[in-house]
Amino acid sequence: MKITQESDYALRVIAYLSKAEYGDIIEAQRIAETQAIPLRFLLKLLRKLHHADLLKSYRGSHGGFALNRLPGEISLKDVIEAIEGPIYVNPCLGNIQFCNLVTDKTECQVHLALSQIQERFLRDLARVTFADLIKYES
Amino acid sequence: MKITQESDYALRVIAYLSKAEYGDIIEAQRIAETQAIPLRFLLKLLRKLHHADLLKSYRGSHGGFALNRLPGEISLKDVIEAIEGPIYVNPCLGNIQFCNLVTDKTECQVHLALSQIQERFLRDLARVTFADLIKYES
DNA sequence: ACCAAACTATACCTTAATGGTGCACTTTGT
DNA sequence: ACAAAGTGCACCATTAAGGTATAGTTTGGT
Repeated sequence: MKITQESDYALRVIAYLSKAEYGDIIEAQRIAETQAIPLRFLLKLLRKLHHADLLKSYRGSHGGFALNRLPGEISLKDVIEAIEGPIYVNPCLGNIQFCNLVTDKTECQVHLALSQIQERFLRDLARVTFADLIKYES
Repeated sequence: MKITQESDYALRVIAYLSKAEYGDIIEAQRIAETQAIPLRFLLKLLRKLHHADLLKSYRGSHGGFALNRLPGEISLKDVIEAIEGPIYVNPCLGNIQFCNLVTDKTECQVHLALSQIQERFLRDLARVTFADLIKYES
């Protein structure tokens, strides 16, 4: 019941980029060094964020990455889901086929209780943006 | 970002026992069959619930398991934590040593934001008991 | 006293997910 | 043309999760 280390990295990457001037292009090398993330692993992670349209990527020399939206337009949920895919507290919440209930799967009480809690959790994650996150920093 | 299948099994086991008469002793075999859980795996899981004082266990012939508290006194959180240990959305919330932040770990904004969301999530999980869960069942 | 039916404990195995690397390739500025 | 960036895919190593095996203990019934 926790986010992966890769997601944690990703959150810090976006936080880091959020502190730069909007539009600034920063190369992976520099992110890797300041955030202490293995470069190759970081590149893969950055690609996921790019595919999720959270980042712009620039190839060739003087290439790098920049935010594709303002920090206030990117939530914790956006980043975690870009890395891990949709968040489901219980597998059966994604696909009822995974429900372990033997009998009538449409009336699974475990399923129902967890789904309500999950909804609130996702709303909370979606409500916090990187503008919120960085506004207390020096 | 999801609970394990073992936790899911455990929730269904407690839900199942909650529907029995309070004090009834039910053998693992029967739980395994009705809930479609491999017996050996179930026994291990039941022991965890026993060690967490959620269940009473009876050995010898006519042995089995029974709830050690009323359904209303057992929450989703109790069960999940009995199986998985304390829930931390981000590893660094359990032990700051795991914080990936390079510089001042006491001022990690990712950490702070997630910890507030986690608190609410845990409160939600702790608020739902198995009395709530089973009251809509036939 | 003995046996069978239950749980206990620990160790082990198998598979999948996670974290991380390597290599060949493409793009772009100078 | 070439070096400095990112791309894409394949691969490897470690860990965690799900599940199984084996030997032992407790208890009720004969």
